[in-house]
Amino acid sequence: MADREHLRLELTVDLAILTVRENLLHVLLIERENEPYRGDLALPGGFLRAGEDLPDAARRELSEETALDGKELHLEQIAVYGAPGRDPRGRVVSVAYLAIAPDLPLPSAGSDARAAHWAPVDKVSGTLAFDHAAILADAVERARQRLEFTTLAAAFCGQTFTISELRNVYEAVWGMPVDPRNFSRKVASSEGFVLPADGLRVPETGRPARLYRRGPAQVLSPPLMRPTAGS
Amino acid sequence: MADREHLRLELTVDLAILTVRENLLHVLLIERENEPYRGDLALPGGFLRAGEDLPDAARRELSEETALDGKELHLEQIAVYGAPGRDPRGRVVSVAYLAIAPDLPLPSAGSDARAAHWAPVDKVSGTLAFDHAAILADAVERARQRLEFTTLAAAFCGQTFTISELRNVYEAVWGMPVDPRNFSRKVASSEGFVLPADGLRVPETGRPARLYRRGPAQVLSPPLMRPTAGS
DNA sequence: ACAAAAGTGTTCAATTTACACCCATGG
DNA sequence: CCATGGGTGTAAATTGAACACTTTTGT
Repeated sequence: MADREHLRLELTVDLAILTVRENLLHVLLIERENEPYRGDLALPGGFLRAGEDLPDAARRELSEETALDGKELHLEQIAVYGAPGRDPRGRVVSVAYLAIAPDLPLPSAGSDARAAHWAPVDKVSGTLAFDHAAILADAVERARQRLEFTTLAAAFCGQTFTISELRNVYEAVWGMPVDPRNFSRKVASSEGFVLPADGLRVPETGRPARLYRRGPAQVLSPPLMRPTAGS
Repeated sequence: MADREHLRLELTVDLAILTVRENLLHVLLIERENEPYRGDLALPGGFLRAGEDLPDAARRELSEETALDGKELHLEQIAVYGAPGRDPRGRVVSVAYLAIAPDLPLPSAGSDARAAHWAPVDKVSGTLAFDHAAILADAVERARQRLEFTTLAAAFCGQTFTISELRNVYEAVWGMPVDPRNFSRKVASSEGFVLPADGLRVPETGRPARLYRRGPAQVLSPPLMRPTAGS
């Protein structure tokens, strides 16, 4: 077994960084400045380095692209994409990660010079490089599911947030309206989902809302189910 | 960019092939005949070949190890494991797949000469090569979840099966008792989960049971929830 | 006073759970 | 006729959806 005949390949880590802006789910895209797909839009990502673990590579790419402290953000592996023809440069396998960010003041303040910007997820299918449209679709579906069964929605919000803001996350990610009154009670009765914080947030019009911060719970039981489309 | 400096690595596909035998969840393990971990138990798997897609590699390994027609079996990607030190031979990244098989007459009738056998999943932790114990744990958790929300349980059964056999799958995978009477009604009222088949199956003692076969449905709505351990 | 959004209460239907009870077979 | 497991019925408890109503602010 001195000379191994099996395949050697390269591995990239690609990120689907999602946020909610103006009541719509957005994804961070970059414009590619190198071939292949030069000038096209793509998910941010890069090659794995020697000695680097996969989550570390994802956090490194995240901080390069967004100047966010990766330790604070939710980061979760989605899947591996390794079809032989997916990258014209050769055999490149991609590990896709889902990241959830609050609405950022500056989307592209990273050290990387590439133009990065937020795009609504339902406006970009078909325009992405490589198989990134499929990766994005899988990431969005994963996020939708995570909102049902975990407290991930709070990761879309800032340090403190109102119940309405949290509900806006659900409505944006699920793409459907959610009853404000039932939602409030479900969240409040979900042990450890949110904790009361000091202060109020004054909306443009109407009664000020109480502020909350993330609670310790990771899983939601019972889950917050979206109406199943299945008949 | 003529000479790329980034990491080149090798990629394996490892399989967690699960079945239910004698009311217990089992996994197919092989005894390693080469270094590293020679003589230890491990999940079956192998290196990705040139021009081969990941699911194809998983199906190839599956047929090599079990002599099962991979087209019939449920096969699903779990995750990628790529920590730098996980394989002493060098940088090897593993894509893990979950496979579900009915209880097979011969566990190791494959073309590969390695000794393969079924082992109960809760008796093998700590005895597996590489990080396969962690992979197996993730696969089992995925299977438990799939039983709640999909019709995957039927993949553990043969062509035809009784409701009791299906319930045994749930009890074995979840590791908890399920009420036979409520279970029957839930399955029967779940559109497309099972379809009636001809004939009866006579148990050792008691009334013969009707036979069913898999229905066309993939998702279960409403889901069959296991009592959450949370709270 | 009015509009708008926050938050609480209440009702009705659907679902889940627990368990009683009958059916069909072998010994 | 009895033990054993298959299968059906039903009532209580829980949960979820819909919506009326009150509270708190800015204008």
